[in-house]
Parts: sequence; C-alpha cells; structure tokens
Amino acid sequence: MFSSDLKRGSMDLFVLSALDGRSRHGYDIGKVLEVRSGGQLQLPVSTLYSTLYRMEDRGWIKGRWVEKGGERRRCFYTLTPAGQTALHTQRQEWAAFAAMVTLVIGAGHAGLGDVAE
Amino acid sequence: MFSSDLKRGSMDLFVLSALDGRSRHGYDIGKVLEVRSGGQLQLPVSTLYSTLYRMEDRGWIKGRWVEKGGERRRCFYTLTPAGQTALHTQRQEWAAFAAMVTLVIGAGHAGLGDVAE
DNA sequence: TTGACATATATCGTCAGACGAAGTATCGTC
DNA sequence: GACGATACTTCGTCTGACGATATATGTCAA
Repeated sequence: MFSSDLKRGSMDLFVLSALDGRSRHGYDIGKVLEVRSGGQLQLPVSTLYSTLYRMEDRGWIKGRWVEKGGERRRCFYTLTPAGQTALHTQRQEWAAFAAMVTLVIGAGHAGLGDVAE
Repeated sequence: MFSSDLKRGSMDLFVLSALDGRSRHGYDIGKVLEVRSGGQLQLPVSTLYSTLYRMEDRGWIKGRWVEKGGERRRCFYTLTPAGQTALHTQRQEWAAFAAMVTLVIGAGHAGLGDVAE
C-alpha cells in the first residue's frame, strides 16, 4: 500500500503505539495495526518480527513467553519505561516532521515571489 | 534535526517540490528547502546530490549545465512531465500516509475498549 | 482424515538509500 | 593569500524493509 521508504521512519512508532496501554504478541500487533489503519497498513511478518527484535535489543520492549495448555506459544511484548519515553518522544517528533513536510512541499511555493529569485 | 529514516520516504518529494514551477541547481535546492522549513531541514550534500542523480536516472528531472563567463559551473534541474506526475502522486500519497499514521498512532487507542480484547 | 487456511514465530539474504568523509574548484573579501 | 561560501563528485558504510523459506499448531469443512 505505502512504500517501504515511507514506512521506514514510522515502524517503531507503529509498534510502540500498538503496545501503549497493554501487552500484545507479535502477530496480534500486526493485526491491530491493520485494523486501526482500516486495512491500509499491512506489515510483512519478516518486517514485523525484525522490528520487534531490534526494539527489544534497544530496551524499548520486553518479551515474555506464554505457553498455556491447548494454545500456541506466543511472546507477549510490553513497553519498558524507556519504551514509554520513546513513544512519547516519537509521537512528538512525528507531528513536528509532518508539519515541516506540509510546510515544505505545500503547493504555496510555485510561481512568483519565490525564495531567492 | 529529523532522523534519516524519517526523511527516507520524503527526499524525492522534497526535491520535486523545490523544482515545482522553476528550475534550480543542486546547491540552491538544498538552500531553498532549508529556508522553507525554517532551518529544520538540512540535507547533507552527499544525500542531496545522490538523490538528484537517482531522480535523473528515473527520468523525473533533467539537468542542464550552465557555464556563464565569470560564474561557477552549475547544473540546473527541471521537472520532466514524468516528474510533474510523480510530484502530484507523491503529494497525495504523503497526505494519505500522514492521515493513516495519525489514525494509527493516535492516543485514542490506549486502555479499555481496545481492538480484539 | 485430509487438506486448506489462519495463527504464530524464526532466519537469511538482498537491496535501496541516507550519510560521513574526502576531494576538486571557483568566487568574494578581509 | 587565507578563509569561508559556493558548487559538485565519488566512495564506502550502515540501517532497515522485505521476500523467501521453514516450522508448527488450531479450526473447519468436504
């Protein structure tokens, strides 16, 4: 749907957001993001899991294996305090970035009166 | 200012936007983007020129060398018809992506009543 | 009961692209 | 003539998204 390059800067934020307020296992994170986006955001599993492993390495999330009888084994991830901070920081950074992009690419620049004419 | 990963999906759009309505040389593109963003967007020259070369390879922009007497040599880039189309498409894609991200990462999901509870 | 499909995770290799570093060259100015 | 701004080039590195492939269990229908 959206290009890999576009997603590149937001993958962590997607996962962080999905884990805001409750723990989830990897597969569930993918599903939740798909639902929340109205089907627009479909993350390949390889992307999803590699993102999860990277984030756990960074200490933003913590995985916990659950193997209840009669159920598949799943790893439930939870935000660490560092992850909470990262979520907060990245939400703000994203808003600032989006505002900046809108400003820079806005159609209001074309034609006369341009910068450094 | 902003992370490389965040910029990754928007570099082409930045350059395309800078060339919307008039041709510019590489160094100028960098300066214009910096000014338009209020100093927030500072592109390393290596990033800027490699983006330009890639885009010319794709046929989105066309360079023309100008060597007027008493001036430095400069390559002025202009949008091709394909570049115009790409600009239009990418502006729309960016808006759609930003809306999707806002929807997905919005703070309105935390706590009760969540998806797939 | 078998076959298909959803659930659930792991690992590997490839590819694109942002960037730092280092280099070349011209122009103005102090 | 040294310095800083202008202007472009090339190379190597690193990160991260993704396709492919593998493994295994649960559910449901023919």
